[in-house]
Amino acid sequence: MNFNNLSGIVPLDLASEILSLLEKQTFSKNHLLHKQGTICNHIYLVQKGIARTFFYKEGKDITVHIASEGELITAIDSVISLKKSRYNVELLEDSEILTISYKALQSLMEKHPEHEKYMRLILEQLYAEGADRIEEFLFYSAKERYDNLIKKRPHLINRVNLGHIASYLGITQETLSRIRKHP
Amino acid sequence: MNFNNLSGIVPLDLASEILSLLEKQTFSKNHLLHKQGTICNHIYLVQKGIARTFFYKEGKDITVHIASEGELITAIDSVISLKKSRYNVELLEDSEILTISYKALQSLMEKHPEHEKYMRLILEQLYAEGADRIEEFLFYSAKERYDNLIKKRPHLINRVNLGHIASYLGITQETLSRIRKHP
DNA sequence: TATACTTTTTGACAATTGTCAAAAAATGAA
DNA sequence: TTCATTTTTTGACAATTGTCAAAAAGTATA
Repeated sequence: MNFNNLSGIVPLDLASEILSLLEKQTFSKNHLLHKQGTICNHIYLVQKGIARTFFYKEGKDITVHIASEGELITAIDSVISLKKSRYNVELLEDSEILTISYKALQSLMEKHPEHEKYMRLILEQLYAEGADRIEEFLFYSAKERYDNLIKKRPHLINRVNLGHIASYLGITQETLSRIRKHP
Repeated sequence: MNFNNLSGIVPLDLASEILSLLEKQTFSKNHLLHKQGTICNHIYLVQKGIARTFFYKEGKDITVHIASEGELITAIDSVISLKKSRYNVELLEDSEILTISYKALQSLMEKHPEHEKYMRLILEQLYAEGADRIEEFLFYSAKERYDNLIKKRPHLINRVNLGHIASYLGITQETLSRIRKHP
């Protein structure tokens, strides 16, 4: 789901209200937008650059989510539940990030319930995207998942380390390297 | 997410309005609530019994979602997008199902925007559940996924065919049978 | 109970993916 | 450019999971 053009989703007058809550910041590569073990209060919109959510399993670093221009990223295991997060959110390039406090978004919806509808529409899309990703694991082999990723998000291939892409697809870097060799 | 007790989520006065939209029906085992190739207009709440969403990949039947008492099920690839669905929704037992038209739900929200908030809260939960399921594939082996399922939803084990559980976990029935033998 | 049908298990083997170590290639900074 | 560092590839081998066919176990119904 691409949020670069909110006007496709949210009416203009409401969009400007949301935009007033956004804080634009520039960070350099490797900066952590969010650190594991803390509660995550924010949602990040990548305006320029690229970010990933990852965490450690048995010492290994596993990428859960990747967001590039126009996409959202946050520690999803914390921002709704308000539990401490197991995730880190890291920038893979120097990036421009719009930050929104989830609390501020909730207050906005309290005050102006007409925003609720657009939050729902966004969540519907995100939910459907999640369902698609689950399907990938159910129906496709490692090679097919990689091919599908290239088709859907070709810009990631040259901007994200192979190891991150591999763990995002649920395989090892070595396997992905071999998959790539035999097209 | 369990919807048997809506009162935990939705205030009572609104819950009753939603309940008035629900149509209760009894179906027997193997009935298809939804057939692939058609647009899905409904969301189903399983009150008694058990249902699964599945579809065919290369002749093989793959289970995408399983819902038992208090859980929702629908053809998620269709009900939001209004595209023709690839999914079937099938009952695995004689069941009591509450059916709600998604259009009716949308009209209700148009008329009474105070419902939007609860739809959003529900979607937030569903989204977080989807994220959990994706994690399962990223971090856990077949055996671990099965152990996690037993822990989270033990009641499914004796009510759903091994083959359905296996494809839901992304493995073959033979592999699951062997996993079960070596605890 | 006997029979037909469905579901689960097992065996033999193949294919896929993982692990560990090291080499090669690419990248970045001095 | 050179050197150090990071990333990607490769090799040898192991572990996991899949495939196909058949047997065994379980279930439903006459």
